[in-house]
Amino acid sequence: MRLEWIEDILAVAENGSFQTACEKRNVSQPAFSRRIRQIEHALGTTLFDRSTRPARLSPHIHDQLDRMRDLSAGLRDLAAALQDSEGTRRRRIVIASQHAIAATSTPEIIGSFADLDIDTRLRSANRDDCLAQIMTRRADIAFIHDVMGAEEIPGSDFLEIATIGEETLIPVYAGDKLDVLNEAYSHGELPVIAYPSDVFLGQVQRRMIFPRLMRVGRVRPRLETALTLAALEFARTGFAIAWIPEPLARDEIRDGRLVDLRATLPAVPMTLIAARLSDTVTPIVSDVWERIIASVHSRTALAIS
Amino acid sequence: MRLEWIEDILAVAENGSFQTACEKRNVSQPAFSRRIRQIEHALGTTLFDRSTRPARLSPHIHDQLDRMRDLSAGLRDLAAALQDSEGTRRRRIVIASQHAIAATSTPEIIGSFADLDIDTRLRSANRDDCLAQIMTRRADIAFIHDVMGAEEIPGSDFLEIATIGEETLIPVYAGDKLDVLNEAYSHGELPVIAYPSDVFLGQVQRRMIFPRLMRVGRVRPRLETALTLAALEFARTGFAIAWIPEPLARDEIRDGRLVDLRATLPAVPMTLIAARLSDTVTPIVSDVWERIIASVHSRTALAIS
DNA sequence: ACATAAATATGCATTATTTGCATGTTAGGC
DNA sequence: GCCTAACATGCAAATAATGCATATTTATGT
Repeated sequence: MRLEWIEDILAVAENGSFQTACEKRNVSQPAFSRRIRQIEHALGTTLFDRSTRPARLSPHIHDQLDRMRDLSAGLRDLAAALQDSEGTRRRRIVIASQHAIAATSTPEIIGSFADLDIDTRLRSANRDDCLAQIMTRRADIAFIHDVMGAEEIPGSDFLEIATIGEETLIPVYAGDKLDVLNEAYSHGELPVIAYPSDVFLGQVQRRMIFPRLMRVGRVRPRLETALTLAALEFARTGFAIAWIPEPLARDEIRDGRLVDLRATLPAVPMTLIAARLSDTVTPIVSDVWERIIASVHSRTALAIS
Repeated sequence: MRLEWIEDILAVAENGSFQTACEKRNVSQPAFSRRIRQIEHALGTTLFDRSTRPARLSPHIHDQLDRMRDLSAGLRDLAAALQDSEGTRRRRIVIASQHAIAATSTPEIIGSFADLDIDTRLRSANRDDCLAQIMTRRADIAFIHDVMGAEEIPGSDFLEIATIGEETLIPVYAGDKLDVLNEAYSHGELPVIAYPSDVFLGQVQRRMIFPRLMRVGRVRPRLETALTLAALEFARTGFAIAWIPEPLARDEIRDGRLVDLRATLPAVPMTLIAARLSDTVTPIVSDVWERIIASVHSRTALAIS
């Protein structure tokens, strides 16, 4: 098992084909094809379904993508840590951000302390993993979503928590396929993309969205994925309704490619939370934390004026 | 970065020399020597100090051993998970055991449910990591040490906890080097192996052992390591006094290679704790849990009779 | 149905990497 | 100083991986 293997698999999963993946990996197509074959042979499993073009991820591999991203980041961090000799203690901070937030607000938040010249590592994981990385000191600050009425954040006795923003989870669907949706709706059916019940957004769906949906029509989960970006893609193609943090869908709603269905279907306001351990606060983490809090205040001031 | 690299490094760290590591890795000594060189070159760092024989871990690498063990286990788990096709849901359980416990009581505890024919994965980590693996559902049951008067177990609101045994942390030293120790002691000095302050045993030392030691003599930490097995090794060579869970040193005390210094220096009784998440209890975890509890009771009964 | 393009696989020769055996060098103990 | 154990290096052979050229197959448009 090698970091290279993981990166090869992720490259195909994220680029959608062997062809584009091999370009990204700077390997010729035949060598890449053979590489994937060799990895499959070494692991004793089929990673991709080649009966279609482009090849598709085998269904059982999909569930392991987050784990692979996590391990890949861990291996890179290990290499960096091993290279850090005793004498070169770098100014570094590790941020663990929920996937959906990593694609929306995190870049801007990180920008608020970029001038501090701190080596910043961003890890994208699901909510539980972000918190675990804080608890185990593998990350310094986490960005996660929270919802009113949800369970208390696990481990919150040991964490310092700050609210740094708001994002609404909104229902979206393809702008040019509304007739399909209305057809289903006229049969009393609502095709939806479900998030898995063991991730936060899945729990939000099951507690706060689906019960309210049932008053509108019969909820028909057509797909389950933990990836908001994948859910967004399926909504865009008119496959089913997806609940997406609003900033992620903003551009496509503006373009008309997606329609915001908030007028009809339930949306959930979420707060954006920053978390860090209460104890062992290093100067670097303190500096960054202050900056993050300050950036919330300055953004709030701008919104008012 | 490869799993193989991590395993090579760990093999040297745990076996104490290139020579024994290469045997364990089924590679000839020259090839292994070259391999470590190549890994060092690829990583851009010196992993081992070869100016002594046997070679010794470079100090800055030592801090990364736990991380390497964790990643190594994660990579093996990933390979296994990838191989698990959708149709072959295996009966599996993951146990996260504190390093010191993994070497003492865990094999016997696992033996108590071996007949259940459950694919059991054992991961050895430091105490915080064991708990984190439970919190993040990467492990089902954790075995950790606890001490009277210590801080509450982190996350215990979410955990079901059971006391399953007792192990005493005892001071030991080389049986044939007592004159060296007495010499130091006559100068009012006690050379000790310290555990790092960020691991549980280090905290126990600093709170419950060193304050009491100071009434006896001046504590001189000669080495710091998180590995009880390494501490045991240094005690055996007469380098300094080490505090070791008693079962780990039992054989060598019986042999006379080590001396149990409890009569003079403080020992700390620890309890052996099993922990699991309170919610989402699967039948497999329940079965195993019951077995573990039952095995405590049957062991207690034997001790009485 | 046919043609075309895109995507993946295979043959072949070349290059790169890794290995074990034999041997050299050096630390550590007596 | 001598001897042994432990790590390093030379050499040749074996194994692994690559790119180019070509083959095969899916998907799409006409």
